[in-house]
Amino acid sequence: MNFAGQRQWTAAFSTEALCARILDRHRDTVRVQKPHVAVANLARIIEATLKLSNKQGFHATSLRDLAQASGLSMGGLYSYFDNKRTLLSMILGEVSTTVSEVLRAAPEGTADDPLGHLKWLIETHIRLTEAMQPWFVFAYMEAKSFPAAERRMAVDSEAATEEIFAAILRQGVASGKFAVADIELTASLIKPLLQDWYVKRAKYRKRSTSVEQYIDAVTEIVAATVLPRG
Amino acid sequence: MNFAGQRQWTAAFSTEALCARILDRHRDTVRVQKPHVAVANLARIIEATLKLSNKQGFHATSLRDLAQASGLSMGGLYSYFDNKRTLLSMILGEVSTTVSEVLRAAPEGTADDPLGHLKWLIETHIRLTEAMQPWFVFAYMEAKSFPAAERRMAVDSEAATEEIFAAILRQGVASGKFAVADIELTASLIKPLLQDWYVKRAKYRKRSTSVEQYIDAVTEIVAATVLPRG
DNA sequence: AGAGAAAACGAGCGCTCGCTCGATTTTTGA
DNA sequence: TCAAAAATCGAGCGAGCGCTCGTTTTCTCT
Repeated sequence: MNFAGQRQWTAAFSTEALCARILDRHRDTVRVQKPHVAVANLARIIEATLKLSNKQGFHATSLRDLAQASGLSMGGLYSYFDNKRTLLSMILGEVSTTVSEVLRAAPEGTADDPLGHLKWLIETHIRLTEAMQPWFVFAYMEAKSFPAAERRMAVDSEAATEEIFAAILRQGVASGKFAVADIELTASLIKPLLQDWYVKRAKYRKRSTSVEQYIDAVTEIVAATVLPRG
Repeated sequence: MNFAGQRQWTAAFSTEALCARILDRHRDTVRVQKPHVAVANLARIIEATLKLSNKQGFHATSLRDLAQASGLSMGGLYSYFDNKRTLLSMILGEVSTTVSEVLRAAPEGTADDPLGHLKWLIETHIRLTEAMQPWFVFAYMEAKSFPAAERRMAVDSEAATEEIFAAILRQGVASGKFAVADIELTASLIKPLLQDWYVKRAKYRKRSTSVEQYIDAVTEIVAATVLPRG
């Protein structure tokens, strides 16, 4: 992933691109045949869902609201999902598969450079959540009210991310480059630092904090924590 | 605040004690006259509200659920609030006044000891959220769907807490005891470290992480971040 | 051009929601 | 002791929910 060439990112994580992947995964429940029609309408539906749900919550967003905001009719919506809960897992599923795909694609040469790998992970995670901000806000905010299956999916996804961090910390400690007392607990505490960027996004926007500033600040905190003092 | 004598804390932040303060602040909307009856029933109502809302969300919790869980009737509930939204602001109001009261009561001698003050703040904040865990989970989770007035209240409360941290960082930097590049951003990032304890409480319980371990880990991260490297 | 398929439509169904209010029970005080 | 006051009750209201399905519109292909 090259952060200088941001055009690739915005294209790869556009609503259209993400909805094309959702369509692939839900071909059986989407009753509209022609892919370009299906993707276009799915994009409108999901854009409306994210917009409304992030304001008032998914549960409080009615299908009538959704129909109006997406420009489809009540019945039209039901050509794209069989019930409201399915719409929810479409979005959640896309978030969790994307995050695990992206975070596992570390560049070469990080194998014996734990600090470099750690910095790459922090930057990539924050840039990804920036590119897919409404999606991450949605997944984070609605996670508590997910039905059991989707809830487990969210918890597992979070645990997987945490384990990626824990593995790097373990490797750094083993090679003597890091000094960390409680690896699991430290790995746990990195996550909320990354999440704050999209969870409290309004605050940072108001203060005009840039992504770069935010990445630097988190990187500095993590580095100060894991590097041996002296 | 003495953490060794935890009996004082559990008494001061019991549901009954908190509901007595809520009653004071909402005497005009509670139609039941006798205080001991009003406090007892308010406690049952709010305990039920916290329990059900933290499982399924406040919006998804119906007043019929609430009536059954609290042992009152539908009509009975409405002797204690005039509408569902009022019930919400009762809880939110109690959380935000309590947190600001407690955090401002730093022990003497912290004026010229920024690191000591910082550590006290971290420990006190985490202990408070531990004592009032369901209340904080509720306030955090439901904040997004608050009506405008309550939402502003929540944002202001968060900003106030952050400013307390920022002030200490500023003082520490001024006296040369701390080295912090971006004071406001660093103060912002301390908050999510404290919040993770109650937001992801299930995770830490599963790993049997103790409050003390958690306090130590956060304290260590913050200290490593603000102290000059040397 | 026009028939058959695909897509979109939206009024209406059963249901549950927040909330009310007259009836009923419990408490109070002379 | 017993009537007035306080507290509680729960069936019932209109509104809005998720979802369906007979109908209409739009597209496709010869």
